[in-house]
Amino acid sequence: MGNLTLSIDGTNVELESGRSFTSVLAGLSIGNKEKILGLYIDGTLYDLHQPIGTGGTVRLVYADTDEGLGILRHSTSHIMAQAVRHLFPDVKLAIGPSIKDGYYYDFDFTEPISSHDLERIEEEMYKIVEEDQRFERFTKPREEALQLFKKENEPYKVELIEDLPDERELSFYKNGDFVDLCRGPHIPSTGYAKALKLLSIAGAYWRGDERNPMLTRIYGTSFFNAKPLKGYLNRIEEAKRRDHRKLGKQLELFSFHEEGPGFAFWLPKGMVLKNKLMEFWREEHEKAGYVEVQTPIILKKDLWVQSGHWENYRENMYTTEIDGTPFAIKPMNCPGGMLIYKEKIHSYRDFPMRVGEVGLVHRHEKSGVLHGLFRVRSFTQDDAHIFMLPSQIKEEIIRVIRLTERIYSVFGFSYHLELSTRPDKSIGTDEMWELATGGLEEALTEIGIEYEISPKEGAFYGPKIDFHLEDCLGRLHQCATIQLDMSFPERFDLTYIDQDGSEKRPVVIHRTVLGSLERFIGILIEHYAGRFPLWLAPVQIVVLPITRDHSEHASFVYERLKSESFRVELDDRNEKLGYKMREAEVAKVPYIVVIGAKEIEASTVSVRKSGKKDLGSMKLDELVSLMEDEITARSRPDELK
RNA sequence: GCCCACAUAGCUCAGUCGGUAGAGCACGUCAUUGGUAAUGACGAGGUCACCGGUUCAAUUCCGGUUGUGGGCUCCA
Repeated sequence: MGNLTLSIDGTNVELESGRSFTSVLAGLSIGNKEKILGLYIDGTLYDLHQPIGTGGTVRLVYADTDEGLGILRHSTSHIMAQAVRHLFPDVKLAIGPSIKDGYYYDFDFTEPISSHDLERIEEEMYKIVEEDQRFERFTKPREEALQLFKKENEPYKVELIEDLPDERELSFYKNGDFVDLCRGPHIPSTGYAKALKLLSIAGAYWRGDERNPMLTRIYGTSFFNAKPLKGYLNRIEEAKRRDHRKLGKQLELFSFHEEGPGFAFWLPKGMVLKNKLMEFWREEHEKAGYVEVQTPIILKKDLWVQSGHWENYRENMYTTEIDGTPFAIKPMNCPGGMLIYKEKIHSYRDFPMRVGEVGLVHRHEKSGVLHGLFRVRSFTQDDAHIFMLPSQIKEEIIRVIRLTERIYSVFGFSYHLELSTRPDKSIGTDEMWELATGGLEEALTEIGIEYEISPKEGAFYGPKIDFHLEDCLGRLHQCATIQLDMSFPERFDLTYIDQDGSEKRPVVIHRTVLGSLERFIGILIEHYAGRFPLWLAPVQIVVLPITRDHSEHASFVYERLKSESFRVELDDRNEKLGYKMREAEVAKVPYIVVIGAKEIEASTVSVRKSGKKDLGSMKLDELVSLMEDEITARSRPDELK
């Protein structure tokens, strides 16, 4: 048995082949040894108890890193499965990976369980943690492993092994009385999982395919100690507090009704948000050289057959009939836009033609996926189609990216980009797809912006670049999308007359910036926690007289503010100041003005900025110009002093 | 669509191990004229989501429907 050489931080350490890293750890002069969970040797991950067979350069994995947390959570999923097995001996095991903020494990229970069972599973888990069981790794030949799981009646494990490549070594991990097929690595022992919490229970199809059996998935999270767990649970609470469905009701922005599942009703205050947002959108698009059109919501089925929607998007479309002829309700604006283009002959000189359409589209979503404003069946898309020469592709895509960046910057979002490639269900030739995908890539490279690739996620008619917005809680939402389309021009026989007098095909970009107005507003509500910037706030200012004696003057102030086009309310109800003040604060009105004897005497108003910032007294004119500046600049609350 | 859970006053929620229900806020009336996050009293308001079944009796138990919530390919 020969010696191996491990290079750790430039120092060489000798290790006998087949021994684990633990055997040399004691002799090493490095700090934080108790936080080491595993190690990479030339890129291969080992846990501490695993026999090591090759030497190389070592990178240690510590507990207080994302990688370390991932290992912990994966191990915690084993602990959960073990606890579940103790309580429900007949359960069959599927898979249990670590995910972004925790882990899950999928089970096939003989009897359904409910969220009430989570508590006792968690108790059982803590027992296992207290026993501080060692995670031990071993391997088995394929046949033996298959026999084992067949004997133990674990059909999902059998299927997993059968799908693994023949040459793959099958590793197992054992802790206490629990053994699971597992690639590893794991924490050295169960005692490392000091802080854990089961979060929810849900159904999940085996391997995510709805044709497969529905399993029961239990979600949980874990940390190395209690403090970050508490922080994580607080973050969940904060997210609940900001939930747009809750705030939307509380602030009277929109509502949903049983009579229209997935269809939002916009209330007067929500309409202000919608309209102000569109006002801003139109300003920016006009500056960027767009014109605007509007096409009908219902169009003949034949059109959707021609566009390919009937074949590729049928299951998401609502249909109807007019005078015996089948019609469909538009799920997208493009076919209508194509008809407008075809209405006259175009010259290459017309290009690029940037044609916007703020269109109401309807898409059938499965009942189970509806979610507030984020996932609806009817939404307003801030669409546009850009008709152009193939040579203008790169330039136009760059312009769209720049426009999107400009609009997003006003809201203070951060975001990342994704390039989605050809899906399985699609129209067009391979050549078109390559050309189109290449065009998008080229634009991204030229602009020097980072992006990820998401394979097979493109639209059926072309590849796309998506903007994923990150809200202040770090959650991602897809909004803007830029899709390059070389199929519709073909299908709709779009042409232009080129310089040499010949007829040619234009290229089309489909793009949105906000994506869905509904979803975007949902994100805004959560991003601002309902405390909107002044330019968007449904009510910008409320005037509070202290007593009835001050009502007349308050009414004068109110009229003046109204004449300056502010969205202002006068609250001269017969209530105490504190009461009305509280109500204005709860309604998150940005400015609160108090009128009493002192203010009437000095011809001033007493101004309070929502969020307890008392600005003191000032002349009404001062307040007007202060607010005007804030609105014109479209300042965000976090930009103000 | 599928799995699990939930549905009680305008809102947020109690409650009934089967005998037709309660609080706070909001709303109305009255009193109070109060200086920066809730003045007090009184009052009105509910076929306990809908449709069936079991029962002397169902808001409660059972089944169905509708809606809502958490999820449904991040490779053992």
